[in-house]
Amino acid sequence: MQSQPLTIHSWPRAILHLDADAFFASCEQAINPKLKGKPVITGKERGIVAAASYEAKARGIERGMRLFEVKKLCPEAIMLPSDYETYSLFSLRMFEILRRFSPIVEEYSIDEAFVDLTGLRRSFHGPYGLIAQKIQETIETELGLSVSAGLSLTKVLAKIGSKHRKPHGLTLIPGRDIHLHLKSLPVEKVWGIGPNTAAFLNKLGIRTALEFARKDENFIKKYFSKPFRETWDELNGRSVYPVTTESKSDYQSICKSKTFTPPSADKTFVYAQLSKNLENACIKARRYHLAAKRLTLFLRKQDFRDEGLEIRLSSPTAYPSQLFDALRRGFERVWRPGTLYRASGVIMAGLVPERNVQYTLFDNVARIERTARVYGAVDSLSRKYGKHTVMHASSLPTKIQAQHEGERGDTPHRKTNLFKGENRRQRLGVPMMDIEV
DNA sequence: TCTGGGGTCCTAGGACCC
DNA sequence: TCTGGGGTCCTAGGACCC
Repeated sequence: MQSQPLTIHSWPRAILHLDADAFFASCEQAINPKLKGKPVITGKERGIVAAASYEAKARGIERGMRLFEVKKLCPEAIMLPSDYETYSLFSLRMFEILRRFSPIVEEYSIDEAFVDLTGLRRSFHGPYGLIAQKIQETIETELGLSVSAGLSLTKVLAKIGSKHRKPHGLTLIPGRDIHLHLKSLPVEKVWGIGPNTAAFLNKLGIRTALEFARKDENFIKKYFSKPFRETWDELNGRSVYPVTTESKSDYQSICKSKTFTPPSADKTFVYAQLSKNLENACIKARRYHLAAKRLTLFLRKQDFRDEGLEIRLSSPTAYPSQLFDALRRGFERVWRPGTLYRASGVIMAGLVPERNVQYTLFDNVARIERTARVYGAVDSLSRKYGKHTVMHASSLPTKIQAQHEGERGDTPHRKTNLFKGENRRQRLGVPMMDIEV
């Protein structure tokens, strides 16, 4: 690609995508200057590389790699457990910086954001490319993090731009250059096109993003559903995905699951894990003032197949004490003695706002209100002294196990991480069970 | 790419109601 | 007693994202 001019005319929209480089590892280097310039990796607690600094990548270390391979490849590598609390703080500060430049900032993930710069050239006395540069510089000087950026007419194109050159790249894709960037880009590299659709496109003889973009509307309508028609529009520079500023306040479902190493056939232990997943899911639901109408539990076997059960609740709730009985009964149905399980999990779905929860004639209102008060107290203790200060007795065996392993083991990890690997979650026909709670 | 722990949206089909 | 056609809600399942 030839060098890019920073001045570009005719931008119907100017959308910037920012992607922090080796985010977790860079945060570690930013808070501990001794780590700068050294091969740093995070993910120690799971035994695989979650993020690798560029110094580590230069030694051939890749995401997903096993720790023993890392040791072979690069014995001096510094391996750290992931510290999500810290990364979340860096993330927050990065978003704050972005909002100094434009009010329209989308917090897309812990280390990515979209910013709508449309119309801001005048107030910054400079072209969009310069605003983007200024943003990169500010993040670097204030946070010590390097970010890569892409600027274009749509979100899909901006994403292609930010991936184009890393680390610390800035790629502008003005309308007249779109074809140059799509020409040699395999379709599966486009945001929104996964392995399945890529295979289908290949079968139709389409291999590059440009070949896809150049197909006419009739062809697209004939073969593709809405999400892919939108991707097609975006690739052609027609913006259909707005940069959305609302922060997450609502959920369709809440899922908590955890892999245990090594896999286990110990019924008490596996149930304790499940029980704790349920507590975590309920804590999150209560934080957002939501109650679930359905609860799914699943056990993942060593072959990565899940077996589970969906429970329809007679009234929505986010209180473990109202769910343990159902969980136990469901667990008894799913559990197979002698089977080694590698993970368990829980999904709360059919979420409704807490105040919409209707009591029926038969509910014991006094008891429900007492439950609410107890959990209100539990939640405030947790906020003060850390999660799981108070936990249900059925979840205790997880603590005991963690002590055995002589590690913190138990740290509940939040939200996002940054893996791009395939994940195939086979949900093998989950049977349904109705339970009165 | 043998494997985290989270999420989202879309579509089709059936139930139910007028 | 015979008959449209529509609308809405819900669910299952697929595909995708970081």
